[in-house]
Amino acid sequence: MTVSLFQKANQKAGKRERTRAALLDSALDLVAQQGMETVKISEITKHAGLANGTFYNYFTDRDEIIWEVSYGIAKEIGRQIDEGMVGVDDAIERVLTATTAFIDIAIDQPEWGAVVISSNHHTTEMRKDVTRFLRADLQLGLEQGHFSITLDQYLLDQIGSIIVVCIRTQLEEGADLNLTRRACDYILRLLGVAHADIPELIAQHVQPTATS
Amino acid sequence: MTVSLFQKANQKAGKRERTRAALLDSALDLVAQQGMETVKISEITKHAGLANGTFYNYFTDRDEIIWEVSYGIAKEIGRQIDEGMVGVDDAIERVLTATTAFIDIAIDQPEWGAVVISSNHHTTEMRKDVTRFLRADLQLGLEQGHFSITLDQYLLDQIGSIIVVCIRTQLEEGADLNLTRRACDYILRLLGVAHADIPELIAQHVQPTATS
Amino acid sequence: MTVSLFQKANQKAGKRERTRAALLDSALDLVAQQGMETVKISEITKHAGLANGTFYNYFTDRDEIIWEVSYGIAKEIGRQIDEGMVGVDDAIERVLTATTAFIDIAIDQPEWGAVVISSNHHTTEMRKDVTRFLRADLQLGLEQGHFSITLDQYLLDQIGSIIVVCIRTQLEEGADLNLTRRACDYILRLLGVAHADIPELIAQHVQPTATS
Amino acid sequence: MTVSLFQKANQKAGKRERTRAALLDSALDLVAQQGMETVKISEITKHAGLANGTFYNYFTDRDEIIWEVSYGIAKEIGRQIDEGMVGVDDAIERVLTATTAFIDIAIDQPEWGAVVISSNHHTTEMRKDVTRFLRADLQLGLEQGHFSITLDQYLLDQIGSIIVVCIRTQLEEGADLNLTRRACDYILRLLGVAHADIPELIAQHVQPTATS
DNA sequence: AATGAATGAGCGTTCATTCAT
DNA sequence: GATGAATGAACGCTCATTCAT
Repeated sequence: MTVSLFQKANQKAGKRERTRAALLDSALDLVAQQGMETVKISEITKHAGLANGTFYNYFTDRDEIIWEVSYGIAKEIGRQIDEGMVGVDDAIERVLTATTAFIDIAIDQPEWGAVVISSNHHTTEMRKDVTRFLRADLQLGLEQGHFSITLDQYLLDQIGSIIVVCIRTQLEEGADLNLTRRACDYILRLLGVAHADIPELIAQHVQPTATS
Repeated sequence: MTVSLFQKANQKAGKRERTRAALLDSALDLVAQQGMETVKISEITKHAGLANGTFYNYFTDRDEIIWEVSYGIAKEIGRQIDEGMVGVDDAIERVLTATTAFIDIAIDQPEWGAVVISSNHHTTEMRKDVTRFLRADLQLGLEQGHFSITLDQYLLDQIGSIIVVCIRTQLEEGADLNLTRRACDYILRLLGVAHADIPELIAQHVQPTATS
Repeated sequence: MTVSLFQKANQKAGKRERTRAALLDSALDLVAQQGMETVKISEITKHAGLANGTFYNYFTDRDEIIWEVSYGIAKEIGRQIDEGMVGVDDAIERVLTATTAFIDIAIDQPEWGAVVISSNHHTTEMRKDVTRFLRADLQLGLEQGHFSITLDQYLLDQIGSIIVVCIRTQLEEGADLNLTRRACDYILRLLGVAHADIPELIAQHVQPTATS
Repeated sequence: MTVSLFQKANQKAGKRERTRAALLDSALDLVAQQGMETVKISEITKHAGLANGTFYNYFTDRDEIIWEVSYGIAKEIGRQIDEGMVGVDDAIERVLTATTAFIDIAIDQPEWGAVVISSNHHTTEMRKDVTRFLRADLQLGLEQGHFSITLDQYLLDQIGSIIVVCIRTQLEEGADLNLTRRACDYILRLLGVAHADIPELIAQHVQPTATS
């Protein structure tokens, strides 16, 4: 299940860009299998079918490529979520749709899920990326009068954390739509949505996806 | 601000126990500074003022001492929380008191907080330790009719995660009772307590502690 | 099957001698299990029920105790062989009896056999010990006109080597009187005894021993 | 007197093969000096003029290189013996020629001799290699009616052991054709060749070699 | 004499990094 | 640009040895 996140984005690029993308994709694969901490540079090059020294033509050290991998994934996930949200105007529906999409993507492509989890623990910057897709929708929800919250990074981190726990549990124990629904439930509770309304909202907007 | 969790507990013990405690305290210190992953055995011994080989008179490998550090902290935190809960019968009050105590302890002793955070990400076992103090109280709350929840490890992980985010934020940005209050708010929301009741419950039970 | 070669020899000795003997017996045991190369000083003391540092009150280093163990065994085997040869006058009978006794002892007490084999490979001195019991008998046989040989250390080494191969094979594949008989056969052939006489000589003098 | 068994065989090979050969030759040298047990990886690389880590680009551990050294020598000796035996049909002549050649080679190149001796003590596998060149000839001798023996590994080990003692003695005390002749004598005696015939057979077939 | 905690030199092993080809 | 052999610092771990008690 090798994913070519970076290659895909550069199919027509020059040789330099293609080699670079190959290294990034290789790193992505390996991070997915073993987490961010243990990936070795020699593994990255070998898995990319390149020689050891080639790495240093493109990156200065391990951290640099790992960071680019994380960032690339965050950007791509954001892109995919946006794709599925055109024309959705209600804040609650947007939050549920985005959350569900995010979880589904992470579980469908465990490589990405693992990176999202790792990143969430380690860098504030990445944490902001992960929650970025929510901020505007929460703002909208406030304006629409749906939520009773203080909107700041702390709240976003709390919600992001609920999502991450949901992903981690499903990566460990297998995909389970019910856990996704409960995560959505918790998020709406956190946002101050009336309990009575929540079940129907979830039933309506958190559907099984058509992923492979 | 070096804390001597293990030394304290063994002040009058023999030489063997004192050296062992010195190693554990040293490891605790270092885990607090850099997280659980990167601590090296040679660092632990050096920071304890001992020779490299001494480590192996007491532990078989890195994992063993790290595990003992985590476990020692979990036990001590549990003890301190229990201390402050005698005579509290209402489940909501118990949850708020325990949560507040937990957060306060972790922030007062940043070494412990750091270990709690590290552990939470890495081992299911530790995660259960961190949330153990909640389980019985949630069960009590269900019986008292306060909560509308499914009580399982997933819920405990989600609540634990809220607490951890609260601790992490305060460790990064400085202690802030308001963030603790908001975490309590989020937890009560998650548990299904009526929104209207929450502010008063928190005002009543989440007080500034008399910690140094 | 712990043997107390050294303790036995010093049963009534003072405390100092008893501790020393305990160390030697412990070393003997361990050499038997793992060969001469890999025995550790800490193992010797632990197995003797003594503290680490005690070793250095009696021996200066590993080599010293190992050498004493080898030498003690050689002496004891010589003693046992002599015991069984009183009153045997014919050189051929003496050679067969001694050879058989040697092999039996080594196989009955595998600790000793292992040491004999190890020693044979490593020190010329020990090799002379192992073959000492033969020299006088070969000289006797020459005088009695039984053998056609050049009697020197080279010959003794060759005969010793036949015995060692016999012991090694039986230690590896289990005791087998037939292999002992064949070793005796080879030795008589080497010594120039007429082929026709050998089977009867062996049948007569190489009997199953009454060992446990 | 450093011999380049492995380098010789690869003089025109690429850099990788040359470094590999350098390590093997270095190991061979050191095994010759100190036996198989005590050679350290750091010694091998240092003696080869290479960095410590280079070893692991070619071998996984000490055993692997030691095994290759032994095997390389066994193969080469086998090759050299075969070279000198074309057209020899009589089993006794073949045995004498091969034995003499084997001993000569081991003594001419003391590194090899030392390895042969070490190997003989330690691995059954190597012992079979050392005696392999004999097995077919003994079978032939049985068919030709020259020998009165039971042909099995035990016999081969005994004969191999005679050869090893001969080599060891000459390595310790200097080359001496007479010792080789006596070893051949012992072997023929062991095989049941009539004593009366032996001196002439040896005089005829065990000649000084034309080695450097 | 006996203890056993502490030591630290020494070895195996890994892996990021360099550089001649 | 790509290669991959070579490097060597860094770390884990062992164990003979010392020494205060």
